[in-house]
Amino acid sequence: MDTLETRELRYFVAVAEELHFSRAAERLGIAQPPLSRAIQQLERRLGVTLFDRDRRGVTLTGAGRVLLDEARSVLDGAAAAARRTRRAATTTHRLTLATKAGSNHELLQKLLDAYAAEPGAAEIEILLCGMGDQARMLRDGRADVALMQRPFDALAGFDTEDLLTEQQVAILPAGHPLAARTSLSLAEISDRPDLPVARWPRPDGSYEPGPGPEIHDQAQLAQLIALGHAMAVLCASSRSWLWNAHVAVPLTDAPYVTTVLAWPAHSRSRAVAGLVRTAAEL
Amino acid sequence: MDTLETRELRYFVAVAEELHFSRAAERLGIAQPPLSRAIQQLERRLGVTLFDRDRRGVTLTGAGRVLLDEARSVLDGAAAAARRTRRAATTTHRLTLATKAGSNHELLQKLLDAYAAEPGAAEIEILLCGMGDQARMLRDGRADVALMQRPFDALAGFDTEDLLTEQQVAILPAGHPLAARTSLSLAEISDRPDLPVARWPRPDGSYEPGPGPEIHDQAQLAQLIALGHAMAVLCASSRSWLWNAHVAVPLTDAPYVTTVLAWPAHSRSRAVAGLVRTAAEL
DNA sequence: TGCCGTGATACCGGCACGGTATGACCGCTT
DNA sequence: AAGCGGTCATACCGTGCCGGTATCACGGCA
Repeated sequence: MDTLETRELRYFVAVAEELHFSRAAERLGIAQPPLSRAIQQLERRLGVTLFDRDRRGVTLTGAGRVLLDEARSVLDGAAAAARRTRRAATTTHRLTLATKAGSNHELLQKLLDAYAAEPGAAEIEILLCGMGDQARMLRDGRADVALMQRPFDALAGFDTEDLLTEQQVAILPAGHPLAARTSLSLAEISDRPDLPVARWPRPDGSYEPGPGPEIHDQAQLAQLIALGHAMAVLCASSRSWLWNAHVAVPLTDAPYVTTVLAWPAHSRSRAVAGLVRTAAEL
Repeated sequence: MDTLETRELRYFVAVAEELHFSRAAERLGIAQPPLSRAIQQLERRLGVTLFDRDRRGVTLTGAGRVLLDEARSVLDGAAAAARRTRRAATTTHRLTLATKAGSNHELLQKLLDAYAAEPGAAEIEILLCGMGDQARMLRDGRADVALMQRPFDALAGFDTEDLLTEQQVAILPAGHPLAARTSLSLAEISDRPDLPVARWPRPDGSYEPGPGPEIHDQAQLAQLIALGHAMAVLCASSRSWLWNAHVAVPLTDAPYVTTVLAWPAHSRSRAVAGLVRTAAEL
C-alpha cells in the first residue's frame, strides 16, 4: 500500500479547486502537461477516477470530492507539523495560548496563576485573537492551546477540558427600561426596534442579515451599547469589562456557555499536558 | 514556505522510532547513506535539528519529539485519505457505521429506522467491533461514523452529536443479596471479595490489575455474572441483553454515560451530514 | 471549415534519489 | 596503545522521475 505524497495532494487540490488544468498549473508554477500526468498517476495509484473530463470542462467525481476534503486536511496537517516543529525548536519550553481578546479575564488569570505555581511550568505566551480565530491558530500550529466556548466555537478536531459553565446575560445601556429588570427571557429582548442586538461577524467575515449594527471588536460594542444604540448577549464573565453605563441582566432561557481549554487532539506535549492537568483541578 | 513530503516524514518516523539509522534504513528498504542525507535535508529545510547524534547513539531533540507526534498524525491522515477515497469510489452511496457489538441496540435500531425513512438515505453497513476499536476504524478510514460513549471512549479529534444520556447500572447475579436493592452506590459494590467487578481489556490489550476476572466479550461476561462469579457496571441500555439470571440495579453516584454519534472532524460527506441530521432530531 | 482552447501525448534534459565505497569517530577489547 | 567493530557522514555515480517544449486530438464556435 503506497502512501500519497503531499506533492500529489497539492496538485490535486489545485485542479479540484480550479476545475481547469491550465489555470491550476499556472497557480502551481508548473506547466500543464506534467500536471495532467501527475493527476493521471494519482488516479492510477488509487485505482479511482477523480475527475470527469467531459467536453465542456472538468468536474469532480464523488470520490474526488471525498479526496478534496481529505487532501486539504492532510495538507493543513503537514503545514501545521512544520510550524509546530519550528516553534518547538526556537521557543523552548514555552506555550502559546490563544484566547478571544478581553473575554474570561478572571478565568484566564486564575489558570495562569495556578499553572505558574506548578513545578516545572513552562512560560506562557498569550495570543489574543478575534472571534473564532482560535480554531485556526490551533489548527495551523501557531498556538498550542486555546480558550474557547461551547456551543459558539467549533471544537471539532480538538481535545477539550471544561473549565467553567456560566449563564448568558444581556448587556444593556444603563438608562433603558429593561435595565431595571433582575432577569429577562430571550423573547423579551429579541426584535426590539428601539434596541437591536448587535451582530458579530461569522467565521468567513460576513454578517447575517438583521437590524442590529455590525460590530468588529469589544471596544466598539461597548461604545455602541453605552450610547444606547444596541444591546448584546454575552456570557456572565463579560461583566468584568463593563462600563458604568452598562447593565448586565441574566437571561433565564439562553443556553449556558461553557468555556473550555482546547488543544490539538494528537498533541502529546508535556507542557500542554501539565497545563491541562492544572486546569482540570481548578 | 515549502511543505513537508510524506516520504520525508516516513523516513523521519522510522529513524525516530528505531533511534538507529542503519536499522531504520533496513526497515524502509533503502540503504543507510540516503537516509542520513534525507534526514539532514529535512533538518536543513526546517532549520531545526531533530536528532542529537551523540557518541553512544541517536536521541530525539525536543523539536524532534514534537515532529514525531505530528508526523505520525499526518501519515495516518494520508493513509486514511487514500482508504476513504477508494471506499468512496467502490461502495457508492453507502455509509459504514462502527459500533460496539451488542450495546445500545434500541438506540441503533431507532437511528437506522429514522434514517432509512429520510429521502435519499444511503445504505448503511454496520461494522461491529470490540472495545474502543471504533476510534481506530474512524481514524483510518474504514468507517464513516461510529457510535461511541462518553466518557469511556476517546473522542478527541472527532465531531460528535449527543444521542442519549443514561445512568449506569450494576449487573448482578439474581440470587445475590445486593440484587434485591433498588439502588446502589459505587462504594457499596467496590472491593467485595464475594463478587469482584469484571475487568475489560484496555486499548492496548492489557488488563489493569485487580481481583475480578478478565473478560473479552459480552457473552462471556453474561455467563460469568449468571454463574455468580462476577458483577459489572454498564450503562442502562445494556438491560436489553440481560438474562433472567441477571439483575440490573441503578448506581446513584456513577457518572452518567452519553452515547454519541461520532465522525471525522473534517468530514463533509453529504451522507454523513444526513445521518447526523436525523440523529439530532431523535 | 478554419480557429481557438482544452486536455493528452511524445520526447528530452536535469536533478534528486538511491546505491556502493569509504571516511571519521568512538568505545571496547586484548 | 593499537586493533577492531560499529555508527553515522561524505564522496561519487547511475538511473528514474519530474518538469519543460512541442505537438496532437477533439469539441465549440464564428
